[in-house]
Amino acid sequence: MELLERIVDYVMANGLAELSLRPLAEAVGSSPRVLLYYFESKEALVDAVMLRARERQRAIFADLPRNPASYRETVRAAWDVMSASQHEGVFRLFFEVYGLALQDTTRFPGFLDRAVGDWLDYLEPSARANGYSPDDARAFASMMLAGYRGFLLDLCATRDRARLSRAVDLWIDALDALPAPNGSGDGDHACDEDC
Amino acid sequence: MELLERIVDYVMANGLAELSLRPLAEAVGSSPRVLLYYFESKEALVDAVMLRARERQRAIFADLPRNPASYRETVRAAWDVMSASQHEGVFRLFFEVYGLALQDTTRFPGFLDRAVGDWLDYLEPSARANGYSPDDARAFASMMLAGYRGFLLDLCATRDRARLSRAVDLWIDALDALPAPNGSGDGDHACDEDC
DNA sequence: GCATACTTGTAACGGACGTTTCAAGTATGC
DNA sequence: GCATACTTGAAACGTCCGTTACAAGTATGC
Repeated sequence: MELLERIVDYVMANGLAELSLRPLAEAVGSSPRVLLYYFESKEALVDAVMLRARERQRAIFADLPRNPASYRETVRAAWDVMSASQHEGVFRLFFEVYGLALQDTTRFPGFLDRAVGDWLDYLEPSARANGYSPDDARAFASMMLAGYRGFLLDLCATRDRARLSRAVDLWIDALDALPAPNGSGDGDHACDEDC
Repeated sequence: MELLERIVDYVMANGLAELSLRPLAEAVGSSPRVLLYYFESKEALVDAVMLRARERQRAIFADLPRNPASYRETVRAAWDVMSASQHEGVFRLFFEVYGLALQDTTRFPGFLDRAVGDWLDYLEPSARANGYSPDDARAFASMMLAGYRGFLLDLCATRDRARLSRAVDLWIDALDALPAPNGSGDGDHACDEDC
């Protein structure tokens, strides 16, 4: 339904916190009556928007190279994709909902668990493959996630790509300098592929 | 005014997004009429709450050791203070407002600039003192800020202190392994004091 | 063409919101 | 005691909200 796409665009431009049916309907060329006819209720509409926004977020990461040559290039490529200006709306909405979910735990059930857990599950196998024990791999994935989130949070607020690009480079240097787990690596960087 | 303290407590427990005068008044043992009498308007009341919350946030960091022995201990001490459970409400409110400010740029004027700029200004001198050029120091400070913010964001969502404590340790290891700028250091860690 | 189902516009509902009106209460200074 | 200023309670104002009732419009199958 292309109507939903227009709604998602509007929500990304105007936020969820003060979303209201009448202005939304006018913006997407519809009416409150029709929106409720198709989505049953505002809450169900918001659910549909969140689902669609999540798909958009996943599509961003689908463009990432699968088995890059080096760790260095992986993180750099990930940041270049995430920080692209056309994706800003996705992350801005993500952080807005994150903040709302922190205070109202019943409004977006499971959102926070997924927001962290899904990405840890995504990052953890790479750490495992590079010699980290299960617990250490979880911790390593948590550190990676914290970095990405922190940089994105800053980017959404300041849009200062130049400064953050250098900061990410510094971060990569630090990760690169991290000794391999179990003393099994060459100490040059933490992993060679797929992380 | 102790009334304001009770209001801040209530806002930290219930969030800002759906704050409404009647439930707030009842919770703090007052009335909407009185709240508006003292604060002029809801908007001014929220401003007062934010100002007070900012003071509470600053008070948290005032407890940090001033000139710690090592970088390692500095970051660790900072995390131990920030992650203390009694401070959770401050950061939860911070991230909620951060998210709201991302979507509604007129509602909390200057908040985002301060949320990033103030902390960069706080972190940057340490990086300068350790040999970073002005631009590199800004980037280094940005990386530090991103890490802290990312870890706090995760902590607010999951409260998983054990996992995050290990993640912070890994992060510190990475920072420690970072070669000193300009090749002027010993390569063991990035700085020795006050950063 | 007609019956049927799907879709929409208009207008209103009840409720919550921030704010205001007005009057009563309460302290303070003389 | 009285005038004055500060503080509060009760109730209502106008507005916006999500939602619904109802009727009119429009497509589809026969």
